[in-house]
Amino acid sequence: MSSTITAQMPGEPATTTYERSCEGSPADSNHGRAIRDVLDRVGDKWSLLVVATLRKQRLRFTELQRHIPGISQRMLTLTLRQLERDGLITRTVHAEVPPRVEYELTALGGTLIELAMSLADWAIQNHPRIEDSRAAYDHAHSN
Amino acid sequence: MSSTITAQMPGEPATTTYERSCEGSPADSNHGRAIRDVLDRVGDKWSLLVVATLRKQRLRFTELQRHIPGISQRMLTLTLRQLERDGLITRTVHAEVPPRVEYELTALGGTLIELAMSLADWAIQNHPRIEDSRAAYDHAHSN
DNA sequence: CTGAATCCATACTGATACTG
DNA sequence: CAGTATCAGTATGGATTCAG
Repeated sequence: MSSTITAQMPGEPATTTYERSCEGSPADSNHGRAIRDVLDRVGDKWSLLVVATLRKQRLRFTELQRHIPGISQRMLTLTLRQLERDGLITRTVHAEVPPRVEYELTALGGTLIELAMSLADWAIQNHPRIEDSRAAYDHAHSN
Repeated sequence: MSSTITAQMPGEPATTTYERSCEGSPADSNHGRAIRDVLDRVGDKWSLLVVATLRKQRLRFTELQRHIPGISQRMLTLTLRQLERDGLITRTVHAEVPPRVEYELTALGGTLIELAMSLADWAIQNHPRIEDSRAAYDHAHSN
């Protein structure tokens, strides 16, 4: 059952939220939803970065913030909650004072970051080509 | 030079647009920028879907629109322009009347979609786990 | 047929201030 | 320390209309 994004993928058009299932054969269920869900998580501004940062080490809130320059407290919190909800990281609160909260990658999160790494490799290797292409395009359309 | 998203990735914080380079060692250049660029393209709502649709076939504008239910004329146009600019697809206009424009994947686009496919596979295989995790999380936090 | 231009609703993100 | 709450700017996507 090796993938097939092709054309049945649309999360949803009219309804702003992706709810209705794509009416393919009853068996193929809604792969589009699955893909969209993962993309929404991977594609946002900080999730992948947080997961990558947690790849090797278990870290607490403030440590994460230091490791990820530019992230706001708010966005770090929101991102962590999402990742936790999706089962990609775990959040453990130690009953101390002052409070200590540590975040750690789950096994699921671990498999995802491996994939993401290969995407990162692709990005790094091919970015020059993309940059060149953009320059050429912009030049041709500058008029 | 196998990747390392870790912590130096931030596109940019304060400046709304990702312009300033991350001042790492002069050699490692801005991998963060590369990764962010690719993610911005891959993560948006339609790009990956368009690329996937073009994977096997060369298609014209209207055909693409039919293959991708829910996409608006505007978003199809914008998405195609971006992909063309990045060198992931080519756009060829046939001097006929009525006009015929065909879009085709480039070699670069071809390598990207292969990666995207494995991500899609991951999404399909692990989505049940994510769904379960979400249900559990929502249940635990419903109060 | 293949778009470009305009307008509008919403979603995402960041800055800031406050709390157990 | 580790958040929450509120507010505001920007970006994104869709609907509609017009054009070569």
